[in-house]
Amino acid sequence: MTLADVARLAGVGLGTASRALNDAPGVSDATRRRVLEVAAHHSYVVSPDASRLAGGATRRVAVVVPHLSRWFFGAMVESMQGVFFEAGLDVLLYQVKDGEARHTFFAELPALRKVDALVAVGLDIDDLERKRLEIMGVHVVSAGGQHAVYPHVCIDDLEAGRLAVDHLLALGHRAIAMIETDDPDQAVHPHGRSKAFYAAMTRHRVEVDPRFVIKTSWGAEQGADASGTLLGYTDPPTAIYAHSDEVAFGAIRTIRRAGLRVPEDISVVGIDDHPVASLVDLTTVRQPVAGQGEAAARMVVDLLRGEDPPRAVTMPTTLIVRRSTARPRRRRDLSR
Amino acid sequence: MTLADVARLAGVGLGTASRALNDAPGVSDATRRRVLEVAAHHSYVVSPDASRLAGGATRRVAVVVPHLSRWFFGAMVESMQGVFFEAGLDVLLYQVKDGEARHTFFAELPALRKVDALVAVGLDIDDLERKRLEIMGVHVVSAGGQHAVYPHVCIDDLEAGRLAVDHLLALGHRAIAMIETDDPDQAVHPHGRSKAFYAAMTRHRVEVDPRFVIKTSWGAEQGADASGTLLGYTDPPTAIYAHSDEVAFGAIRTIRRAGLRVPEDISVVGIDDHPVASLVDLTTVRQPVAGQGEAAARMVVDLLRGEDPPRAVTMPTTLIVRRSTARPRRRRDLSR
DNA sequence: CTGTTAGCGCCTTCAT
DNA sequence: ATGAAGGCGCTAACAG
Repeated sequence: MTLADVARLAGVGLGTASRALNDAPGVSDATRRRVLEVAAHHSYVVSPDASRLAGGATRRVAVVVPHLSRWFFGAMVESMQGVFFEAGLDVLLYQVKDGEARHTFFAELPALRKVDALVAVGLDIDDLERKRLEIMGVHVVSAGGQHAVYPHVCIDDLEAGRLAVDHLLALGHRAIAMIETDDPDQAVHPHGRSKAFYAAMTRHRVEVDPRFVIKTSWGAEQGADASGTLLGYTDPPTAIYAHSDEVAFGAIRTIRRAGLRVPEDISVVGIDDHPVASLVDLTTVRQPVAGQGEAAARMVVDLLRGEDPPRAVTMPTTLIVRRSTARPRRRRDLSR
Repeated sequence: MTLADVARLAGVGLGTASRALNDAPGVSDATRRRVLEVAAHHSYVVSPDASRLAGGATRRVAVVVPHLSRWFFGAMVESMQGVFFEAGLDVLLYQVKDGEARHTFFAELPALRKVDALVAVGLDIDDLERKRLEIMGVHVVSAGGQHAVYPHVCIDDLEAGRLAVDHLLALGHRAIAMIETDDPDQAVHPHGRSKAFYAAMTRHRVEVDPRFVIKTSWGAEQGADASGTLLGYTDPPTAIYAHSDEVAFGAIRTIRRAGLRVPEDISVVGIDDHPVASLVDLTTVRQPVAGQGEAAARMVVDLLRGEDPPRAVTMPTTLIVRRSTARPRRRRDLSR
């Protein structure tokens, strides 16, 4: 079944049929209806390939993610998919899970000539990669990461971190540890979350104990290990600030396994508001994940329509206080 | 940059260039090398659209999922993506999150003419939908669900359930509750996990208390609510068998909030081995998620190559004993 | 408002 | 082993 068939069956010419199917102007309502009816009746859909070849757009957008099994990315992609689907855009999924995949992706540009736009989810793009991307000649939007050069939607990591650390400080904690996540050559580095820590501590005139800052790669197990180190000190921190909820989950497990209680002995705060956070009563800073995905997808849709959307959208974050944080019991500052 | 350009630059004809790029026979090694070199040098890739139009395959496969923000589905898609990418196949992602989306999908078949194959992840496909799918005329494979008509890869739910319930029974539990998940009109219904419960109980000659079987939709909150009901009884169960880890997480929270302990007061077992399971020390039945995804993707690749892969693959499940299960303290059977 | 005509970039016979 | 020619299904100009 081709356009020609539909045109014949509807008793119109090729051009008219094409226009009718494409919502293009210049077709009477009656004619359009008839064409659409025939098409629907035969489950006909325009061949995107031929359409594209003849000068149209691909009606496809590439979504590039470092992970999919992590909640953040899955939720992001899920929300984008919805917007794209409504707009009649297909999504071509690409995963760049590690440095090698990343290299391959930018070297070979598998999405070349296959899409009208590309959205990078939680990915830092360096100058070299940007250069490569340019030869694709398509719109690029970043979601969950900031890029001076590309339109993007993200949260303010500085603000998110501030909310978390200020909360701890307000509760009276002074011996606060930070578990930084720093995925080498991978996803976006939320440096802001680290900066926020130092800034907040400084603002409250609390000195940062360098032993209390542990850098690790992302993951619950990593969080567990890191807090193991923290608990090993003769004077462990009274609170832990983790860059992400998953890391915080790991920290909580370690604390509990050590026979200590959260928050009585140690408070823990994360960032994200992962669905499991409410289940383990984790205090955290919520970021609107679906919201970011939708906003990014809308940006793409607008761009494709020729409108020009805001170049940057920053979504708000909120402190969600649950039961993993409380006033410190052992006021460490009293013993000084 | 088109094939013609590459051909010219390489000093060969169109046909030769095409054959060289497609690994087709009938080109001398030297010539092929030269063409490939020129192509690489100019970041040229064959236009899939034109290629397809000229009679080739789309080199695209549709992946249809009900969710992406749930770990199971994200992990599944992630693993499939890897296999497809290696095989040079692009993934077109479709989400059918609810009944309406599902209806739309099968009514409009947005993937029509866009892919060479379709893999349904965790989706039941009824006869009507199958009929619709037929008009796509492509290979269909099911992952994480059983389908008499389609090649599929899945686990044995009966076995998984048996492992979980037998574990509880072996520990001495008799007052065992089951939280069934039954997502209406949505993903695959793991009826086997329910059947396994009744079968195991019967095998051990334990009568099932109908109040102890609660049907709910999937989700941690639902699991929390369900166990709330369970705890409300004057004689609550000593163990809970949940159809999935997320549900079990909810159950654990409710139990803890009620001031009871896991496993001392109530044991909890789930199914899946969600990454968080190890963090909350949940005993569960592990299913190889990535393994299923890879197997399903390989099936598709084989099918596309004209080989015919096994029509059904069942992956093994394993009981992972952690600290959410223990012998019952209050031996309820003693009080009888 | 509608029918007609050129390609779009490529693969696939056919010759050579 | 290679070059030339036709056509895949469609859209974007054109005419009418």
